[in-house]
Amino acid sequence: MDAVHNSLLRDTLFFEETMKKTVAIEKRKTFRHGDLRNALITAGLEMARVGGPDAVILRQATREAGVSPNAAYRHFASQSALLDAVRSACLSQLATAIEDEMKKFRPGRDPQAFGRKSLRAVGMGYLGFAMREPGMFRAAFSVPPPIHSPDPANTASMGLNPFQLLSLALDRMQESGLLAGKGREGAEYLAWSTVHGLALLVLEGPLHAMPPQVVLALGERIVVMVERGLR
Amino acid sequence: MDAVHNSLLRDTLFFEETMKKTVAIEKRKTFRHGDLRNALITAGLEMARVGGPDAVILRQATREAGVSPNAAYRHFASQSALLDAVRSACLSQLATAIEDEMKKFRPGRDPQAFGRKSLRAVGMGYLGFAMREPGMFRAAFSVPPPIHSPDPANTASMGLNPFQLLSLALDRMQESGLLAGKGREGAEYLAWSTVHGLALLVLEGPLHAMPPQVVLALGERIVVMVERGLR
DNA sequence: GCTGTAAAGTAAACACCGTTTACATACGCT
DNA sequence: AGCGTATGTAAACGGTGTTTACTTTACAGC
Repeated sequence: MDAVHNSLLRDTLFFEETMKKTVAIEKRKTFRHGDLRNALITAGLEMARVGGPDAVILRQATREAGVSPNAAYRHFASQSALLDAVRSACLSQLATAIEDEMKKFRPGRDPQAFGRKSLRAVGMGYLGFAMREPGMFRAAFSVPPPIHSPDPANTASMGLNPFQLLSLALDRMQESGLLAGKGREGAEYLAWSTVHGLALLVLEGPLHAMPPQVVLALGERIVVMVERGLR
Repeated sequence: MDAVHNSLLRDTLFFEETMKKTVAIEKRKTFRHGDLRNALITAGLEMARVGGPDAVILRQATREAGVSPNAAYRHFASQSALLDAVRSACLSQLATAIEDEMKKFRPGRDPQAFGRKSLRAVGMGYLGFAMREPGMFRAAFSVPPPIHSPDPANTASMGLNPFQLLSLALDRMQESGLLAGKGREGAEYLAWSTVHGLALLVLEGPLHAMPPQVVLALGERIVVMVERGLR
């Protein structure tokens, strides 16, 4: 668990470093900004990281880009369109976090252990990201995005979004015989609900005072519960 | 399941009826409103019911109460204080919905069946309310309220809030021998996470297009998963 | 190389929102 | 009756998203 935490911490620091480049508002010389759309997304992403979805303010983004407020409307139809782009970026980072956890294990000679480890990796990667980047996590699920869409912006290096990564883990469990056929159908939703619920109860729910280590310990138990309860 | 749906539907209709009385903005004759605080809460509750927590607008509440905007500040320190009161009312309604489900069963001669039915009642009552009153449900959990507090405003006739009702169901499972001692600790959080996660994935997450009947069917499976997975 | 067009910026305004300050009213208590 | 205080109003401030009209620039084609 500590390893999980550390790897995620590394990502966080790296991300903060890359952010600093754009936080500095240098007065531009050219009339055209050159890359305003990306600048707005970057600013919005940082705002989401710090304060969640409600904190991504369109005018603030234009301010940080050194541009007049309405300039944003040349690149986004509305504030919610900007938020869409930001959310997509957040989902992509979540997918990367899950992948990082999954990459720690290879098939090996025990398929059932591999299946269990895969499921655990998805669940704990999900929860770990939620604990490390609460703002981005909340932004990622602030508003309904389509689910089964293979939107490449939402995917990490494997080309899979978080839902598809979960499906992959469940497939491994099924192939190894841990999961019967009828129990496999829709198992994504059951498993996903558990970790998502725990994350939100902690991040913006009544469990907000719970220390992250306790949350992660509960996460371990919840993954086991899912593994046993799915049948 | 149909019975569940119908009973909740009845509540909904009753609630809408009581609302209409206050929706009509009659020009008052007296300088004093007489019951402005409650009028603001009622207006806010209706806004939350229709549009969720973000839709409870302070100025709109004063408008519906036929009063100037700043009059609200004689009764609430801020918009968020008004939202607090509204959220408390939403939690209370949720507790009532859960109780209604629990009251359908009596101890009987099979304690294990009673324990299972109690857990199912809590889970399905929770989910049913979320499906029937999405706005109020989202408002209820929009911002961290304290959890273990026996705030009487959040409780229904039994005097228990949703979390405590869940604890009661789990106690019954433990007493009947369905749940071992070590598995009982913190089981609230594991069980709660599952239904809460499913509700939020559907209400404001990627599963928003899922039909309510499918959600409730998943709910049945998720309760079984919890019952089997807790140990 | 000039020029016309369309893309990408600005300026100013509008309608909202929450909130504050100063002032007005009327209720209830002595 | 009078007075204090609770409860209302009026007007204003800064913030937000958004629209309309105008200006500047980059670039493509003759």
